[in-house]
Amino acid sequence: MSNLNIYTRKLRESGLRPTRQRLKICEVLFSTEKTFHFTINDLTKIIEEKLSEKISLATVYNTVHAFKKKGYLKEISINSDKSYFDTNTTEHHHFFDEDINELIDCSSDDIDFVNVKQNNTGKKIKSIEVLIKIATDNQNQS
Amino acid sequence: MSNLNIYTRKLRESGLRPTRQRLKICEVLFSTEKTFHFTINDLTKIIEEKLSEKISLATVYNTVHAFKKKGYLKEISINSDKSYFDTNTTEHHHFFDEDINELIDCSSDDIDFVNVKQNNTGKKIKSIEVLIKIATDNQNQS
DNA sequence: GTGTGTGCAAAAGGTTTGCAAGAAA
DNA sequence: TTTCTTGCAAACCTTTTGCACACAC
Repeated sequence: MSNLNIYTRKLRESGLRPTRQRLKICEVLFSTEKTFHFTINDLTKIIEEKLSEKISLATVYNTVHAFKKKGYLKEISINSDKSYFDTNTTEHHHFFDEDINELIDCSSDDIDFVNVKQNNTGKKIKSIEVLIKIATDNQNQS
Repeated sequence: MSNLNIYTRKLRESGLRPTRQRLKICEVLFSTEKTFHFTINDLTKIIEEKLSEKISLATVYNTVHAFKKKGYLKEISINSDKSYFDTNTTEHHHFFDEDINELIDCSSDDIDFVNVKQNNTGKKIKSIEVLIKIATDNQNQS
């Protein structure tokens, strides 16, 4: 993993010390081209399994929130018991498969641009998120 | 509150026994024209304050979920520690004010219809939800 | 009477916090 | 050596569950 240098530099640039734990988490999250959706729990398990190394829950929470604050991760709104994060921080939307509790990215072929015609709230729009919940037909509505 | 008869009938029609607690909750939720957004916690507090009566948390959870299953309430996806419910069960979207953690309905004047152009998931679309997060300009992004 | 609903307290998740020990600068 | 980070356990909050009692029918 010669990406280590890149992660080290990026972390330093962001004012985050490149600790062993943070570099491991970077490897898991950013060493693939693929978009990656996860919960904190998922991430902790993947670290344990793939890297056969345990990072404390508190540290994983810390790091994920630090990365989110720096804009390297996006948190996704799903009505659920847990928080989902996304390594794809560009403006895009999601399908959520209720059968298996899994997120799928929408491409621009899937959904038209969402146009906010007016905003009378007097506040600034921070984000626009579309969530399309799907399930097999015989399933009860969530 | 002569709505009591209406609620009693509606509950019975839905196969729910019109208990004292359920009727109280109906009063709080449905005796106003206004759309009503709430968390379970909000609702419990409102019942205590307005009706000076305590309904056990478990019962409030039970009832809200029963009402949701019957289609009298809608659950809204907000990235948060708690679940939000909406007495407006028609297809509509929301602004979420991050400054005060409050939901505001979008009208059809605010946002264009969201068009899903294709759905390759092979599953049925259960719902489409748009959440527009807003905040005062100097606020940090969530 | 029978079956459903309620309420309490305990349990169960997910997430956060306090603090002492450890690592980076 | 100073500051930031980690890790553990405890705390916290929301939500769910088990069970005895009460209520609706």
